[in-house]
Amino acid sequence: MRTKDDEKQEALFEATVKVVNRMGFASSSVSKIAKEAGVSPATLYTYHKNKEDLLISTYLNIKRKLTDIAFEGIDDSNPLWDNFRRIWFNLFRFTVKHTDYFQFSEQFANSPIYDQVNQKEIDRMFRPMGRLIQYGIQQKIIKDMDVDMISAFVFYPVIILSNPRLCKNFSVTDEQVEQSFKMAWDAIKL
Amino acid sequence: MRTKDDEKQEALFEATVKVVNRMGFASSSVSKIAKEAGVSPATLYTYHKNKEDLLISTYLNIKRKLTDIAFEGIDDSNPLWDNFRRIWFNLFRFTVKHTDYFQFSEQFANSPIYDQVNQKEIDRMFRPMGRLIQYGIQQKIIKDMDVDMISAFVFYPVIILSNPRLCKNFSVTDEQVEQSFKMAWDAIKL
Amino acid sequence: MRTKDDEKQEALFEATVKVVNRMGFASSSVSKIAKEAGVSPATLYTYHKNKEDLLISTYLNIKRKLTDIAFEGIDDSNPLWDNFRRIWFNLFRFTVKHTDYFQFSEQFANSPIYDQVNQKEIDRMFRPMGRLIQYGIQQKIIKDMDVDMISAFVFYPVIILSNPRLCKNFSVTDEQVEQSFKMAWDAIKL
Amino acid sequence: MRTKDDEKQEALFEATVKVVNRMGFASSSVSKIAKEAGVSPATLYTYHKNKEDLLISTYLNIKRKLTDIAFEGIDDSNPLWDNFRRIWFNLFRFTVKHTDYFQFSEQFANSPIYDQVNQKEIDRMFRPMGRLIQYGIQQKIIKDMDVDMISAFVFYPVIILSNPRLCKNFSVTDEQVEQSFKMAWDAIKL
DNA sequence: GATGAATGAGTGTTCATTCAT
DNA sequence: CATGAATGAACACTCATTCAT
Repeated sequence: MRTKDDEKQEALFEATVKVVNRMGFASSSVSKIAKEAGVSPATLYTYHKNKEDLLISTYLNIKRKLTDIAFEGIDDSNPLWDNFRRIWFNLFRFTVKHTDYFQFSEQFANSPIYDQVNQKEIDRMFRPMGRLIQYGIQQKIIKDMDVDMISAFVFYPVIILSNPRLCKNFSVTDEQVEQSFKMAWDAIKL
Repeated sequence: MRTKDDEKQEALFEATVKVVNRMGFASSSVSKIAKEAGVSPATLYTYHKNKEDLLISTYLNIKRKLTDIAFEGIDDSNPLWDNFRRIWFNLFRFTVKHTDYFQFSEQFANSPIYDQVNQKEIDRMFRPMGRLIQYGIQQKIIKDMDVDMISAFVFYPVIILSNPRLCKNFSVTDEQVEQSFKMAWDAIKL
Repeated sequence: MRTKDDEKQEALFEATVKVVNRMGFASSSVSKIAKEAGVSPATLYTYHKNKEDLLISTYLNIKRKLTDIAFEGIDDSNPLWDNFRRIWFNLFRFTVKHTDYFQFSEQFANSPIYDQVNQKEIDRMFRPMGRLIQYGIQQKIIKDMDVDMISAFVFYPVIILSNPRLCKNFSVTDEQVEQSFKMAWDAIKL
Repeated sequence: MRTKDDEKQEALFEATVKVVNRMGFASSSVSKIAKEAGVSPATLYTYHKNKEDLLISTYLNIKRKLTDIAFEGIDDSNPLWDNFRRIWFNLFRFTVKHTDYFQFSEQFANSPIYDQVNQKEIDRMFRPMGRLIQYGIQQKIIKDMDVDMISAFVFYPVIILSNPRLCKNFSVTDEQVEQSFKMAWDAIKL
């Protein structure tokens, strides 16, 4: 008996991202993705129940990679601002490096399939962020607001800025990035 | 492809938004849209060259409605903050009222078809905003940054917050909206 | 606008019967049926909602043709035996002439799709037979039994005998047919 | 294709019957049957050359079980009627007890694969019945007719009556069964 | 101008079967 | 001997678009 191949699994994830970005959500077909991954369409179905499952898994895979990196180097004994800044730059670096992941994610998150994603799993991944925010609010360092607003004003802009399709003028110079961070911090600081 | 009947034209736009939001970009078909609009698929083709054209037109239609409303009541003799605040609230009210338009727009803008949109036309629609920003920068009221960054930190958050799929917790109370505006202003003010 | 074509509809029925008999229920595909009927598989779907609908319609079509012929020449003023004999011979002639219809029907009726056939419609078609039976029972000419038993002992044998796959030896000579009728009658007469 | 494990072999037969009855011939797949039998699809192929072979074997298996039981208790020294009645009731009891076997058999026998069944083997199984008939004809107890007619008027009705899909009204009470037997006997007796 | 019928090309998915382990 | 992974070929069905009316 042959055994399932982790490389194939990963190839499928990468192929999904690539094809969705190249052709768009609407024109991405299972067979195109399979071809891109170098497997037969039928094989794809031994790794994923159906197309939806493939898309959702790919999305979660990205989120996991993102959160794995986002909270690297965070130390609760550091000042809030330091931790916050570190997370923000971690994210920024990741989104810039993997613009393809986020073009995929945006297309995915705006489609109705997104409703089927297990939100609890997402929430769990971002828990460290939640704790940080709450601590900042308690300490009266940042404004008292809910997590959605933080996302909207701090992290979504990162995604937008690093999307070359949407922000054709924005260039990732140190200066621009520092200014962006300042804007994010100004938005939430008390 | 002659536009004979404006009512049918508008019905097609509305149907497109409705179907895309209900089924997602991937599952939206010309015949479903035609049926939703109450016309034959063949008729649709007398109004639009093809499916792409229909989607792009629908997107531009939304952007036009948006910008028509955004700059209502703006008077260059008012203080910058007043004008800025008015635009922001105009937009907020519009996005909340027409969440369907923006779910469509987001799906559209993240797909490769978006590249075929005539950016100059979009830029022209948002020109008044550009002028306002430039004036604010000149007067040292707001930070010196390009338009992309304004969009990212001021207007995108509006779209995100008013998207019920993404922000399940955000509630549109006066207080929350005021706070959101404050965050937007804090982000850009010098 | 083109109009739906009754000839195509009929061609689809005939093709369905032919293909199912040639390949068997299990190997009959929509595309084979469409090709046999000389239309595109896509066209088939303007005439039938799906494969199931095509099969059920074909079955009902056969039953309708059968019952249209079965009760030809029946006159309530004739003796029961005469009417009964006429119906039996009508059926026999029809089944022998259209063995393909009944090979299809048997495959169909033994598959689970059969459960979805509207039994009331079938019952309605065979109502004249029901009345005849009831009259015969009342007049103490035939045994008192339910319709299922009549079917099983009188009409099913007709189908079996005229199925060349099952009855390789039975030859349709006048003598054999007369003897078969006698057996059917002996089975039910009091 | 070696028969190692008789239990697995029998499990495959039962699984085949079960799956074919549940899903119909058209939707029965090798892997579903394998799963139902609790083995891998690959294993199935060590017991049967291919799908066809599995189906044919299953059919023959049923026929063998049927004929093993049908002629139980037959004694050539008993009167013909006694033997005939005993066989008929043996069959009736078996078909009622194993309706699933006969739903399978009917689907099978009406499909073109049936043509590949070795008829000689079937004939051999039913030889005792043939001898009985011939004796009855010689003795002028039953009508002079070929075996197909006997099958059609005596044994097929049994299958039909005990098929709950086809005979929804027929109830297996002693009285109904006796009457059915009488009909069968009346059909063939001189 | 408006329509529903028509279709080649494509969709997502399952199939019977083989193969490496 | 037994297995689940692998696959080319086929499946039922829908697509965007055209065409005859």
